[in-house]
Order: sequence, then C-alpha cells, then structure tokens
Amino acid sequence: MTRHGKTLDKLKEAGYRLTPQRVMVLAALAGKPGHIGVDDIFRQVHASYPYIDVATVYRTLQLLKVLHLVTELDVGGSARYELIETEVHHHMVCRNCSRAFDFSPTYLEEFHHRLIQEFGFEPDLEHFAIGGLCSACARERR
Amino acid sequence: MTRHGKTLDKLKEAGYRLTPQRVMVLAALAGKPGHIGVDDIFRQVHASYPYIDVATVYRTLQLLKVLHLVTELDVGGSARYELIETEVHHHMVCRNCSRAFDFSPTYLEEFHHRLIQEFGFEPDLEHFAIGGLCSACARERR
DNA sequence: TTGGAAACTGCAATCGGTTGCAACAACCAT
DNA sequence: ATGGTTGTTGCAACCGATTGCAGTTTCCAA
Repeated sequence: MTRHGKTLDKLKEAGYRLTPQRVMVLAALAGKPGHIGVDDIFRQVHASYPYIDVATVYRTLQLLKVLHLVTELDVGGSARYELIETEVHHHMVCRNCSRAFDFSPTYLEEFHHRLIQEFGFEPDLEHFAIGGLCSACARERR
Repeated sequence: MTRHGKTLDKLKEAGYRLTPQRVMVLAALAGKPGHIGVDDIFRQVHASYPYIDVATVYRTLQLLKVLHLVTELDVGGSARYELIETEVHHHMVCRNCSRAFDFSPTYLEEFHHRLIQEFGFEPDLEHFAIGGLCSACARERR
C-alpha cells in the first residue's frame, strides 16, 4: 500500500470516482514530504500526463479539502497542501524562508475557550496557520 | 478636520503626494463605519470621478497598509479595509453573515508567548483575524 | 510664480484561480 | 461483458488583483 492508498480508498468510499487524474494528484502529494503548492503538483502530473489541466488540479484539491483528506495552508498569498495522515496540528509559516513548522492544538485552547465563553463566537481552527519569523531567520537577521 | 484629516497629514509627512485620487479613497474609507471592500470604495469614488481606475484604488490601499494607516481584514476570500483611529484590536469574522467583531490583543497573549518561548517563533499578530460562526448565526442555525 | 524632477495615474496586458459547458469515462446493474 | 447513468475532464471564457509603461501631475526650489 502506497503512502496515499488509504486516501484513495476514502475517496471511493465517499462515492467519488477514482480517475487517473485524481490518482496522479494524490501521488504527487504523497511523493514529497510536507506542504506542496499547486504549481508543483501541476508540473509533476503534467510531466507524465500532458493533457492535465490546472482546473482539474484545483478541483481535486478542493474536493480533498472538503473531505478532510488534505489540509490547506494559506499563509502569505499562495496556498500549499498536505496529505492528512498524522494527528491534527497547526502551522507556523516563516515569512522569510517560507518553511512551515507544526504546533499542537493545545496552544490555541485557551484562546478558543475565551472566544466561546465571552462572545459566543466559535472560531474555525481546523486549518489554522500563523505567519511570522522563525528562530533561524530571526537569529540571522541580527 | 474630517475623520480622515490626520491620515492625510501622515501621508504627506511620510513624503507621499496628496493626489485627488488618494483623498477620495480616504474619504470613502472615512465615510462608512467599520470595514469596507475594494469594490465598495471603487464604486463610491467612481461615482464622483469616473476616470478612477481599480489599480489606483488597490495601490492606494497597499500604500496605506504599509504605512499602518489602514488595517486589512483578510478572512474568507475578499479583503476589507478600515482606517486606523482606535486602539489596536483583532477581528472575528462570521463565515455566515460576514459581520466583524473586535477583540483585544490580550486574548492572544498566552498563545503569543508560548510560540516565542517554546519555538522561538515570532508570530505576526498585527493584522490577526479569525473566521468562525458568530453567536447570532449559531443560535439561528439551531 | 514658475520650471523641472520624480512620483503617480490610467491603460492594457497579465497572472492565478474559478466556472459553464459539451464531450468523455468510471462504475454499477444487468 | 456490456450498456447507461452521471460524475468528471479539458477547454475557453471569465473574474479579481497586480504590474509595466508612457503620459501626466504634484510639489519643491529657485
């Protein structure tokens, strides 16, 4: 079973078709560790199947996102995607080097509960990501 | 002195030119309370000066943002803008009704400090905004 | 008050992302 | 195995936002 085999199963279980295009997009996602951009996915699939259209890549990613099979990472303009395999986590994205680091949802618990208790506002934290400056870049800058 | 008079002064002090287009964009921002979208600003300016181009509106807002004279509110696709006059605050934006509510930076202090202490990551919180479901919409939904 | 340098604008081209549509293909029932 | 339903794709048009460029305007210095 490949790294994205389970994701293919879940797609099918949810009643969607297993098209070659979708399989290739998922293979691209599974092929590189961490987050990967649309252009990167497109180039990779296009190399082996030149008829692929960007629209299909976007539609596939949209679908995978709705089914909670990928996470979308939005910080700083262009979105990047990651197969969901591990436990839920959030991301810190460096505005300088663009690297992403994970952190646990527990870091947002207090914030989450205070918004609910004091405003009755239920924040969407599932795909939460925060931009900033990572320690390496901060050190370098000094 | 109009509501945006001080902002005009700051623009000039920073060495930028006071063009009629910029004055009109600022007037539009000052004319409505709360956050306002680019299309709204454009329509308003266009009504009194039909030669205005969207590009100019975008460029003006970009400039005002860099100079910290407006805040940009990004949640949910299209950006909205607000003149900075009041103290610093963050926003909750309802994914259902699109209304925005303010909350104090103190709500993020614990989160902020933990990222610094445990990862050395300095998050950008200046324009922080979080999407979610407001209490009115949550009630209505039940 | 006026001349000139540099900033700014409008225009048009462009770019990333989305959508309508007709042709096509996956998949289930037979 | 095969046919029909219907989800999916590629294409092209489109949309909001950004950028290069040439002409225009602001604003300071003289």
